[in-house]
Amino acid sequence: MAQTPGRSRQKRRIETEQRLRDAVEELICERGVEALGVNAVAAQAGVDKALIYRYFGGLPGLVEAYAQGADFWPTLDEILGPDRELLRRDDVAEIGAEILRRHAQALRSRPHTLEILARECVERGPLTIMLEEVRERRTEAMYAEMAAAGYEVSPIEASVGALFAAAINYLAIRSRFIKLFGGADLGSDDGWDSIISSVEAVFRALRRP
Amino acid sequence: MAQTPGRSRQKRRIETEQRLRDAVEELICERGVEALGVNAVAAQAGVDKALIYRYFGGLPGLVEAYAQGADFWPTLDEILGPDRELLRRDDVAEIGAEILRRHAQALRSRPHTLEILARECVERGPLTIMLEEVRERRTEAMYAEMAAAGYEVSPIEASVGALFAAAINYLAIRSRFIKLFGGADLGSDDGWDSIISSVEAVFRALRRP
DNA sequence: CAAGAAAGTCACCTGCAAGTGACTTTCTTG
DNA sequence: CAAGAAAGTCACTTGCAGGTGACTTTCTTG
Repeated sequence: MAQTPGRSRQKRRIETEQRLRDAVEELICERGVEALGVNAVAAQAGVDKALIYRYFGGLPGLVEAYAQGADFWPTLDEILGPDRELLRRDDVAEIGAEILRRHAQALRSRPHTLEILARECVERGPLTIMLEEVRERRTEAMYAEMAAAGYEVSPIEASVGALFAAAINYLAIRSRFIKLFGGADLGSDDGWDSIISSVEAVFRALRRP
Repeated sequence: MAQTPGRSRQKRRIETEQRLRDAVEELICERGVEALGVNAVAAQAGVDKALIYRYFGGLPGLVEAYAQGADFWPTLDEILGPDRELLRRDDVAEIGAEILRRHAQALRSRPHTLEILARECVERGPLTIMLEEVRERRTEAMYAEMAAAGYEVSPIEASVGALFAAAINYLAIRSRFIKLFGGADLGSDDGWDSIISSVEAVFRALRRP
């Protein structure tokens, strides 16, 4: 039996393509980006590798197709709340810290993003470029929202915030291999809370005249 | 002609081993850790790959031998000064910032360390383990020196310092692929100075009651 | 100086991932 | 319902990296 009949031809084609795209993410999460290969993806999808060439022109094409549809980066809703409740608080230090807390949380819940973020440290390929683009768009949108809400952020605060974001990216990446960092437990929510409370202390200190 | 005569047998053997070890670092700097392979290293050293197996038992052995001798991490002299001049200043915020500035500078001047630091984000192998160990030892020694010099660092300051160190590691790694980060030019000393001045501002703010 | 050991060379085997062309099966449509 | 096109399968080639055994050359030493 060469195939399972029952659905229309077009339906099956679409399903097969979808299974291949899904296999990409599964493989990234289970075995890392470096395991991505024509053979591995095809096996994961339970499909012949020749179809990768026929449908997507090759692995790069498939990866690109996957990247288009994946949710790599936290949305604004995820960071600011669907109704932007975060932007209605008065304590600016708290807002900054809370944004970073949610950012960390969002990263930790996306193994595939973490994997590609880590990959960014080591190479520049189609996947990492895609991640960069999405991130850039979201960051811009974020600044726009904050400006629209009337918050003024000093240059120092912006710079320090960016530094903390870099630190969080790094720690999230490293948390896959190490448990402790500077006394904080990177494997638990409590550990991350303690990191964020340091961040908040800094924002508070910067606001004092 | 099978070999160049002239030196004693033992000398030649030692030279060949040295050329292989050197080739490891050259390859890391020129083409990255992932280019490390028996064929590539042998070619880089201008030597037959069979010798890697004869002399080191294989690539892992050679890499280990290389790692033992490499200077992966800044020494205390490099960070605190040969005579510990840094520890004699009075402004604690300045000391903290200066330590981080020199740390960044030291990283940026060691392409092989940067390469392996990046690799740490993605895998845990013999090289990355070696880097971890060296770093751990140096960090401990550093704390010991500061304690001996009578500096008291609050938990918040320690935690924030660690966060900034994480940020610097990340930015140093990323500087190989991106030029700009949050308005700072990661390719120039000026860019790094502006980052460090933000760090110093934070340390200062934390010292204010 | 002769013999053996060590340095270095070379050809070859293995295994795996990428890629391709021709085959079979099944759906659609005139 | 017949014919062609599309879905899916399979066997094969290629290329490259790792690894090894046997060879040649040269140094050392009794």
